[in-house]
Amino acid sequence: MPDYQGGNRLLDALPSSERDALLRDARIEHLVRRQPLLAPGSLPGDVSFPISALVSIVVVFENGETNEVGVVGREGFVPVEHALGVQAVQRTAFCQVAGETVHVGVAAFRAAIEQRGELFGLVQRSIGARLFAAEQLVGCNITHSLRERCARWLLMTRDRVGENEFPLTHDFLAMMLGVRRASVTEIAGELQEEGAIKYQRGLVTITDEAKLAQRACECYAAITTEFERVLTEGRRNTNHGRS
Amino acid sequence: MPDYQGGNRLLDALPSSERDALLRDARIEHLVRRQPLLAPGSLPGDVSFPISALVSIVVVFENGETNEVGVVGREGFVPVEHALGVQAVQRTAFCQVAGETVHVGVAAFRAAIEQRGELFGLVQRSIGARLFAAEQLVGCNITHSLRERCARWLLMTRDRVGENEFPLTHDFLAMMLGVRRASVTEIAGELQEEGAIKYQRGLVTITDEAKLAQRACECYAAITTEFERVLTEGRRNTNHGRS
DNA sequence: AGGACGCTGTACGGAAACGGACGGACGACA
DNA sequence: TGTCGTCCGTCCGTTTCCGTACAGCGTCCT
Repeated sequence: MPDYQGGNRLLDALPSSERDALLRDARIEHLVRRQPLLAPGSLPGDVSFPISALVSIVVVFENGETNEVGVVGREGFVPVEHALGVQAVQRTAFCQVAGETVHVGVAAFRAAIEQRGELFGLVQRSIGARLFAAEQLVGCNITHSLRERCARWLLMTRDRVGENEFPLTHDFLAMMLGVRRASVTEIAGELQEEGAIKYQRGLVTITDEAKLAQRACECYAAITTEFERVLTEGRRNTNHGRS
Repeated sequence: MPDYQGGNRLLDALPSSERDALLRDARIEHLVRRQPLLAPGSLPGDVSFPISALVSIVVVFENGETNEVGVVGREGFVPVEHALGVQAVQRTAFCQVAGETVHVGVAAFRAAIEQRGELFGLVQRSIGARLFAAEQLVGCNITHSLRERCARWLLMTRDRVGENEFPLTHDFLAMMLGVRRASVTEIAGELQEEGAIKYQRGLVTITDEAKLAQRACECYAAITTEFERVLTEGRRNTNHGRS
């Protein structure tokens, strides 16, 4: 593939030979906001490595309520099911912030994993981080206030898209956090009042990251640290080849 | 190992030759209530496959609040980190209901995985189910009432220990669900009133499973189904060997 | 028997967030 | 320039669960 210039941290951590092999028949796609990626029962033919796009993984309950349960940006890939040999995806996922992703065919992805090189270890550890994050959020949603979770969400999103400004409506954020739109409006108003963020009709800007981080719960740091650890943990440690 | 008679569903799904190899130097251990298994930063030397024991995985927040974020019984193993090549465990885990587990050394476990037989596929898919469950609980904790979550928890625990009766105090259940002890007492009183369960000083009995299931949220069925699917998905589908 | 401890029941005020609704403001588009 | 749809601010009564406290009751120990 000629036009991949880096951007996905998982891909960028690969030795170039391995990356070239994996990306031979890959292509870059532009995802638009709200574009669906996964639906329950589906089995997509591609594995996506976001570059600038942001993907939300949500659970849709019987009564129609929808909660975000995971988020994947340039630090990961989607769906993990293809790396775990699970035969059907049971979640819903869609593009939350428009941008580019690298699409790799399932066959190529699996073949590359079978090489047991860097990719295998990275993918495995990245799944570990995904699990860690999900578990953290299980506790977070029970223990931390909406205000804390709201700040955490904004920071996590910022990190993944790599921009301090991104499109976001109160309505959407409310859905992600599983709360009322009006509650988000209140909190967002406070955060704006305090100078941490700025709102303008569907566009947020993080104006004071440190201030926002103060208001976020510890889960932000925990999840960030874990992803960092997992992505930078060198090849030395992945003893998955021959023992 | 002479004395493993079956009981862990993961181990029991293995071809006997593979199981024998994995369990050559394994031993059965009895875990007592509250016995710690994992602590943040630790790296246990064994992988445990519960038979009758039940293991809780919890997150401990800075303020000391503790929430259960995962649970492992005879359908799984702990810690998943050893299967994912993650170098340090970041969670706390302990025995919640006393019972037996099969302990396998890390080296033997990794070597067995390297064989790329059934174990590898089962472990991978089981991690998929763990992730699915965690994600489900992220949404559950936001969306569903305490009453629903309480019923769900009791059923999930019942399934994993394989008994309708097990030791449990309101206090402990409150910690697991991340709520007040008094709230649990209220809900438990209702459920008892309705004939779904029975309480006697630290011992619960599920007297009417169907009734309890009615009162549980959909997450119970979702998680149960997913584990079932993943454990019974035949070898035919795990194309992880040579492609 | 007497006490200590652990477990359960209950009560009260308060905080957080809900459900639902209404109105205003901004921007796009005809 | 007017209109319409989207997005944001606010309000009110209600529910759920919290924090805290206290009292009763079983079990075990001495």
